[in-house]
Amino acid sequence: MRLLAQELDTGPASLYVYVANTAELHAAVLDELLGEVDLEPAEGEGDWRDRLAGVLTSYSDMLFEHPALARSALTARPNGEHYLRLLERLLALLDEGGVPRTQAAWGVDVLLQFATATAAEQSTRGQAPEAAEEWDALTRVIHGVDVKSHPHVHTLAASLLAGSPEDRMTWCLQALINGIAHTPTPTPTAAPAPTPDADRTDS
Amino acid sequence: MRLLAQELDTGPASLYVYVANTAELHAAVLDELLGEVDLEPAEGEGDWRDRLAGVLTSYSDMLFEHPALARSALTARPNGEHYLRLLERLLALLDEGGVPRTQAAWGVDVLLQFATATAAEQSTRGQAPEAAEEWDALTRVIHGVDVKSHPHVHTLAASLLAGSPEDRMTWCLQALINGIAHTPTPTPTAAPAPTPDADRTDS
DNA sequence: ACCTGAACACCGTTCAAGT
DNA sequence: ACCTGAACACCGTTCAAGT
Repeated sequence: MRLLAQELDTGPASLYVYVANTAELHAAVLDELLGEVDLEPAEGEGDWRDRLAGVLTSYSDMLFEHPALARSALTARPNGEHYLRLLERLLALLDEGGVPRTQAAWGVDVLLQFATATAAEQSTRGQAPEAAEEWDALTRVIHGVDVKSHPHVHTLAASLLAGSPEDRMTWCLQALINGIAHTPTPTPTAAPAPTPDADRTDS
Repeated sequence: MRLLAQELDTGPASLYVYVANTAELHAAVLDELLGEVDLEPAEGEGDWRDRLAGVLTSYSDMLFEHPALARSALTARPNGEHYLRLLERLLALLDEGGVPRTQAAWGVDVLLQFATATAAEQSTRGQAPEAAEEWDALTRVIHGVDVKSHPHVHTLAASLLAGSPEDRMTWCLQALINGIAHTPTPTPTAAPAPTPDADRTDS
């Protein structure tokens, strides 16, 4: 607030004529930046999954460049014009993939939450200089874990720490999309355990 | 810091003898609270998926009661004793379900990230009094969206807003687990597109 | 009616000075 | 050597007073 006011050559109080608080300001700026998200990413010829992943990557790249905003995007859900455009595009891609409607509706939330959380996580780490040191500490702890008490952690030590952020991001998005596409939402009526994939429209 | 110092009847400066900064303090408190997570949730007779979901729900419930901590847990990854215990338990459950090792190793991160992000999101909303008002605004926007420009959002309006936080949480966890179990990690060697499910040990 | 200087009530962190 | 009072450099938000 104070920084923005300074940029605008005025006192911070003046901003409160236009926004109620910091959360509202963040939401407005976020929606503005949402306009920069690439809804038709380069690999236009790819699978609908790849294009979906591309849109979400573009979204998270945008947040990555604005760490403070990424953090507040997790709590302050926007509802502006550009947000709706993004939502529409994500739903259209899921529909193109034949993902059942109710699963797509709940799925977009997880997809956006994942992209947002990842951006918040990594961009904050990128900011702090002690990030590398912290990662070193985790590496040592994981590799030095006792075999008897933590057999799985010990065995998987290398895998747990493996992969570039990009590779992990790509895999996570695929896993997320697959999970959304293959997990039926509960039926509104209190019916007993529904047949898996009962309401899928496509496979 | 100041609040804690007050609780301890001293000045904030004294805390810096024991911790380097707020992030380190949060990490220490978080690991302590991780000790409260129920690793053998009630439904001990359920599917491995249900037990996995149970552990993660217990984790997110704990964070839900400590909103400030939930927010910092997203960035400050702990590496203490209780964190390792939790990691070990999650890996054991995934192994029990026959999830391939490399997928399990990357999967635990997403699972914990999802639970953390959800807790941070909802507990912050629970704190702020304007949360309900904000949700009302989103509801109006979604229901009032133009059919021509946003056909999918319009059609799915009800579904987008449907479901209790608990139902959504449960479904999301299932989707996540399914996705992790069915999405092969990239092979380290630069091989061409691997056969789907190539390295699954179970189905 | 619209805007804002100055103040209020907070933060985390540092460091010189004490014991 | 260990601890801490006081200060530094910030925040977001409010409101009485100005134009």
